[in-house]
Amino acid sequence: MMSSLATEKGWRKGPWTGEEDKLLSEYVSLHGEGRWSSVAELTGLNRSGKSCRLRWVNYLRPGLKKGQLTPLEEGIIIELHAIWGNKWSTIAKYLPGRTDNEIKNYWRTHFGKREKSKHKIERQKTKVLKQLKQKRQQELQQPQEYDIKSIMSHEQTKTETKSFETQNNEQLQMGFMYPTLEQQYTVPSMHEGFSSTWPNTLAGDDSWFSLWDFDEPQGFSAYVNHFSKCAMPNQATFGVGGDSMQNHDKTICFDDTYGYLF
DNA sequence: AAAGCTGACAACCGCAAGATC
DNA sequence: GGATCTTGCGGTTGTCAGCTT
Repeated sequence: MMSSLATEKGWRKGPWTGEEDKLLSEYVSLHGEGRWSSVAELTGLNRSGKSCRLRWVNYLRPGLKKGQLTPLEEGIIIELHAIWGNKWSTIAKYLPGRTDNEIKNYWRTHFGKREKSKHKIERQKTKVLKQLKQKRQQELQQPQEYDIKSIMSHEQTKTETKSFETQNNEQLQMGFMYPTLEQQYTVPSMHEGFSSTWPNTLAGDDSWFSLWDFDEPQGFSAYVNHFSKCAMPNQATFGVGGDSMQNHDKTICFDDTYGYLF
């Protein structure tokens, strides 16, 4: 097994060097992700496959965001943790560029310490969510941040959204329905578990953001894009499911009462 | 200035599930 | 069908920089 092998081989441990990173990156660019156990053999790296995988996933993989989590991301983590608990990898799927390890570390640092009282933790969560709400209010007071094209696009889609809301009011009360018939997946936990606080502030640097994943039993994907240019801070265009993104643009509204209305 | 504390982050470990032989 | 291997996940620990006393 791996552990006994590791002992036999005497794998190197501890911080990775630049040279090791380079070797690993070269391996992945040549062979792709996976087959981690053969990395040592093919590159000369004295690291276990497990260690290589971890280094790649958490540090070297392209597209990873570095630096502090944004208030938006913090809000998402709080909301998703309320639903899934310590399912870090699941939560990470909804935070593009962030790893489960990063999220786990964040949670542990801010909320996970046993010595922290429940009251303190709740206060901290409230603080994060409050910051999000304040940000939204600031954005509402600065409509000039949003370009006219987007406002027009918003007006165009407003009617569509409204009619959908009326037609599907019953379903919306139960959960979140996908706009097309064949894809009307209900996400029961979303309505109940998500406060609508965090998406209201999605006007940051993110050009897109995946909300829910269709492949997941818990929900579906709504690839929300153009956040920085959406007509109102609480609304954005979105496409659905992978490559069909461009073909299914709709407007998603983040509503204080119902959550997300399509 | 030095010691202690804390937060952030990287990395390791054990375990479990799935894949392969 | 069972043994072995590989991969992924969550928990935990180690390290270091910045802050406080």
